[in-house]
Amino acid sequence: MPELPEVETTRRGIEPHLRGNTITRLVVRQPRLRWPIPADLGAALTGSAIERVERRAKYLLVPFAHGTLIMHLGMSGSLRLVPIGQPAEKHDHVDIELSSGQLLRYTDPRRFGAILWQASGEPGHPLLENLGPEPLTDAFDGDYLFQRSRRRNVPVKSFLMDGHVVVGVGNIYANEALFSAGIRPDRSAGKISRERYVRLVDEVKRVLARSIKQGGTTLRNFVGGDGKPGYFRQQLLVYGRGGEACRQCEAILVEVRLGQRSTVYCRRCQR
DNA sequence: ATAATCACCTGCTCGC
DNA sequence: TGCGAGCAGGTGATTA
Repeated sequence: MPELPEVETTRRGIEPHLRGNTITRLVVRQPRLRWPIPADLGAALTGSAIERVERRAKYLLVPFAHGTLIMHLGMSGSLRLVPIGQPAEKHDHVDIELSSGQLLRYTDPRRFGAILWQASGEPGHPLLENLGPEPLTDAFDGDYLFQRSRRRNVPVKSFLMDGHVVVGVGNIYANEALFSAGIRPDRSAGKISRERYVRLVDEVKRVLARSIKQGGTTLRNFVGGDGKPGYFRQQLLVYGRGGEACRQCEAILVEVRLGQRSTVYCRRCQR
């Protein structure tokens, strides 16, 4: 589920319900996520007051004076607020109980996500070091992408999805942005002109911003529990549309695999 | 350093 | 209706 718009939507959704709250208890039913949840996480969190929720790449960060809670939703994770006492279901692995009487519930069927702790004073967390710029900042521009791509021989789609280059561009939005920029996903990253990278950056920013505005592609409601789907899915131009007609020229969209990821594009509109 | 592949897990859809 | 195959929005680790 979560690409950057979903994570940002989650951040905005949960932050008002967390801010000003003290963590009263941590309940871990399943500590085995992508990495084990630290055994002493409860001790670190209990009694701490939450001031804000931040995001870096697709990580959600809750900073405290003595350390930072790091959460990642992986492929299938979600966070939502429910009343304390609400029975947990099959994949509800972690509850963070709050002084408000609600709890933040982490659900993740595939368990590709992570919940970690970074103590203050330690060197930066390895997961957060060496990440590329945020896609919606000025640091991410056509010049930057052009420079980074020189002598790179990977398909431009793989290049765009590399978190060391730029964070937060997952499979859906990489497909969409390349279509809107008119660039074939399998073109070698090092052979694309500066002008075309300027266009690509513009389209990446545009598609991400639009999706955030609409609450992501498939995200379910994190506050209530009555899953509201995101509204962006119906506006996707290529993702999930292999074999269907291009919305721009009517040609049949082709679907291929690129770096193990499903890739859809239009042979006529993308060069 | 770069590129390609593997791995982690569960659930769902598809074809037989 | 059952069953195996293949696939899914991520990304670090491992291999050449």
